[in-house]
Amino acid sequence: MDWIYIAQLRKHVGEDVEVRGWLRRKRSSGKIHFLSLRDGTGFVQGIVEKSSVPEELFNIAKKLKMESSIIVRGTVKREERAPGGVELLVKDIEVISIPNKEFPINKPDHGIDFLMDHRHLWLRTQRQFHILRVRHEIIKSIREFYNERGFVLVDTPIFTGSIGESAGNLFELDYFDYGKAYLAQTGQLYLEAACMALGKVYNLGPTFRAEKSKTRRHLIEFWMNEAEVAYYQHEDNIKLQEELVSYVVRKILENAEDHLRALKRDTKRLEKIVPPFPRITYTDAIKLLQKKGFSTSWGDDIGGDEETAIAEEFDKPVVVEKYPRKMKAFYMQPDPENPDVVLCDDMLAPEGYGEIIGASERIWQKEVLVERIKEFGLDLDTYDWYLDLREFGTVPHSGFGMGVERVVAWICGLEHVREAIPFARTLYRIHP
RNA sequence: UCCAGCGUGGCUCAAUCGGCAGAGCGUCCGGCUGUUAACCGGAUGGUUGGGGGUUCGAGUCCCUCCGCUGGAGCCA
Repeated sequence: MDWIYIAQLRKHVGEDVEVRGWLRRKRSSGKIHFLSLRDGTGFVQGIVEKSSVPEELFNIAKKLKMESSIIVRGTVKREERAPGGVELLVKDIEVISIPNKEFPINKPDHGIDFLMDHRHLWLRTQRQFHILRVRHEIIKSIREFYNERGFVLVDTPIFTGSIGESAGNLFELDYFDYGKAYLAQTGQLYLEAACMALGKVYNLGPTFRAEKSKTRRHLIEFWMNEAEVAYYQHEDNIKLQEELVSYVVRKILENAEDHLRALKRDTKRLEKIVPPFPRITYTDAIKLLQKKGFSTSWGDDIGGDEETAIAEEFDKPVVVEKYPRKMKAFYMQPDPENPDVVLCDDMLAPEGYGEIIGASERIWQKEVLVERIKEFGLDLDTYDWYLDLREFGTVPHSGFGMGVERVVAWICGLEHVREAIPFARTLYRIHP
């Protein structure tokens, strides 16, 4: 008898198969047991009828508890009433293990503190299964997007020196007797180096921010995809971002629509995500906010509520570009038409999911960069290799970073990014 | 770090003005041949987050500590 994964059962109607998995729930009548089974690929119901199986098998089924690990053998039967279209008429159950304790997650309305404490078991529930499958598809499609376009994967280091956007938010650790090392909060500077060697490059990996942020959009450890392209300027950069985001959404609709439906995501809203995306300058965004009753003025940050207010004007992600120079990082290229703003953009996801991309054209002239480093009060010496990139064969280049969990949260319609990653590191929570 | 809220059986919550600590779910036992958060009957289950105080009497009021949640700042 062949071992078949539940996701493939529809191709085996009428056959006797073996399913290796777990019992996620059991409902019983006096003479029939309904075994809700999962095996990591999907869910199926096993039927054990007293009148058609040996008494011993019926009694084994009776003793099974939630999250018993079992190998079930039986006949695949088409069944219109079943959610997946098929059921398993059980002929044999091989018990691997029956827990002694009751499974703690046994109803739909546990509190978030309890669930996070039991994340290692929470992962087994249907909702988390669907979310993590979508996350997998999203990451897969991000890689596909770049690979199809001739980008080269460049893995940037996680241990770094102190350079980056802002040294205050870095996790610090001892690097033997060498001094301090820091966990990367971006791989951008390394990608800038790599794009001068390989043209079009990207990375995808974990980043760390030592910010005491406690909101639905923040994790301490989160995954970021960054891209950097030599000779790309502001417009090329925005176009690449639009293509990436719409590609990912399209691929998820193609490959993971079942999961989105199971998560009760309104996929109609995702079907609208095709380029071009609406654009607004920072300056116009401030005017829009003022018209909507915010007291924000030019030079102020655009906070969470303001982001949501801007995003709700559009049914696609909106590109907010050309922020004031003083608000943004030192390496961003000033706009030749208005040196008070820089050639950067943030992409805000619809439905209040906030910033999913931060991007800019980078300063490529050495003198300008040196000037900006000084202006920001940064230590020129720590930027020695970064300045080298402007010494040897410097060219205009641009790039961006996309927060994977925020994209997952948006596409899945989650209320909080902590469900968008297998084991979330949030403020003060590192176990399990 | 700051602001706000919450902490009561395994879980989610209730408890009137300060006056006998309760319900639903889970679990266990019994019943039921089509259940999808099954249903019906019964049983089990408590140092009300810790410490201190006020009071004849505190889950409830006060102080303090701890934990959690959301938000601000900052960011993807």
